[in-house]
Amino acid sequence: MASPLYQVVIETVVDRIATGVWPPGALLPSETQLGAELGVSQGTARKALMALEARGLVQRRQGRGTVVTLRTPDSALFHFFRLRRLDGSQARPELIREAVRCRRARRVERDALYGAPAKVFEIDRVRALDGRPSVVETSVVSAELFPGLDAQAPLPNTLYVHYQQAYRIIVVRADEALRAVAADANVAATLGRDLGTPLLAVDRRTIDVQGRIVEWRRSVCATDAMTYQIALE
Amino acid sequence: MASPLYQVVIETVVDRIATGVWPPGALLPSETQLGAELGVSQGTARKALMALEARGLVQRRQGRGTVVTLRTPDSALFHFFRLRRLDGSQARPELIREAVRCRRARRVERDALYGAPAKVFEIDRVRALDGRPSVVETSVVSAELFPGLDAQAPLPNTLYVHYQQAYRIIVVRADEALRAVAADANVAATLGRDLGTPLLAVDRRTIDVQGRIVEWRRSVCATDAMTYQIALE
DNA sequence: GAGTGGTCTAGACCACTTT
DNA sequence: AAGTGGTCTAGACCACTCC
Repeated sequence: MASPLYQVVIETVVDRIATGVWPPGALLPSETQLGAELGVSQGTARKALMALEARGLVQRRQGRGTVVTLRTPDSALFHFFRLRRLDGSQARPELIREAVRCRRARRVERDALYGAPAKVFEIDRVRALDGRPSVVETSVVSAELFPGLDAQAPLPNTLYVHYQQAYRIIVVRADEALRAVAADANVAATLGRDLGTPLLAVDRRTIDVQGRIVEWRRSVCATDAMTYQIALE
Repeated sequence: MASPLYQVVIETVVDRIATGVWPPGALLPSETQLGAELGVSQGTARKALMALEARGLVQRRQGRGTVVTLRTPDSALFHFFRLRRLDGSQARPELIREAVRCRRARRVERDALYGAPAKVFEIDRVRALDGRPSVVETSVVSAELFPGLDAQAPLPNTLYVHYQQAYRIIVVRADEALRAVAADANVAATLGRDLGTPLLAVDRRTIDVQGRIVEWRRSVCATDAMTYQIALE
């Protein structure tokens, strides 16, 4: 046997989700129906669906059925935005400035982004926590993958919801590298901090359901009133 | 039904691992034997064991059996030490200084640590990457939970392996909060950086298989040659 | 009431490891 | 050769959701 049947089922379902046959929010066929269609037993279809639920791609509820995960502002925040206030409550810094422009891709961007795009959109945003500017965020995406993105301003608070709704690009993962950096003159002015203030820099590569790097993002956060929280297990 | 049978099996196995009936490295009974002993089918025992494998508490191999996960320096590093060099390779900063002392617990430590200990051990360590001091690390553990820890210096590079071997405390999880801070005079001197250099501060609560907070740790890392890498998914 | 996923069982065969 | 986990099937009953 080349690969287990449930693997084949998983790949089939992922493919259908990725190509929009079953868009986010869609109700999948039942275990029995899916198994019958693909020529496997209900138990094997079940195993595949449970694996997909573990990966966060679908959600299952007894009596209701299996639904393709719909990225909402809340779920996107919960999964991909790990900043918390010092008391542990979810921080939801509001957008206070935004600029989108199209430009030629830099070398590193071409190398990192899917499709090695010649042109990219750069989205520059500033966020404030409780009225105080606290995050400077630069996102870079392929202009080929996101046609017309610059014409859609103002963009919603959470970009990943927009990627899904407007471009059928389903973000499932982000790889991040964190460092501490000193505020340069530009950032210090934007955030209203002193020059040289320690800031948390987060370099992110955003990966969609097909495994493509669809976004490169750099966030610089003031951590005087927030921390970046994660669980290792 | 109060709780599913496989849940009961999971709890039974976790309990036996936690109490040392099956210590790390031990070979568990086969699915069939375990099911027979606990009065469930082989399939139900299997489901429990697979869940435990997903949690990282056991490892299964075809033909070999199911083994309680043994924390090795490598696995501990991989799971709980996320620093990488800028090129992405695993950084393994070597220990260059260590001090262990016993003292009264501070208020926050009593509140956070399991058992609200009156006395704690504080382990202060300095690590160097490629010969250059880069991490200052302070671990605090209950003196009741880790009797005689101060007499065991020098401690091994990875504390979690020692917790497991000497105290049967099995670390399975760590909750972390990250911030950027400025180097104070003390740390700056220790790490050979300028005063005010941005450093990555990691506050960690270490949790064992029984869900107890067994360690409170604060690491301060120079991120000029390392980054802290994680995946969100 | 019909349909869904959630739990549980029993049995079959295969691939792998160890002796 | 014996024993293990890995895959797959078929069928049963329960709990939940929706009409």
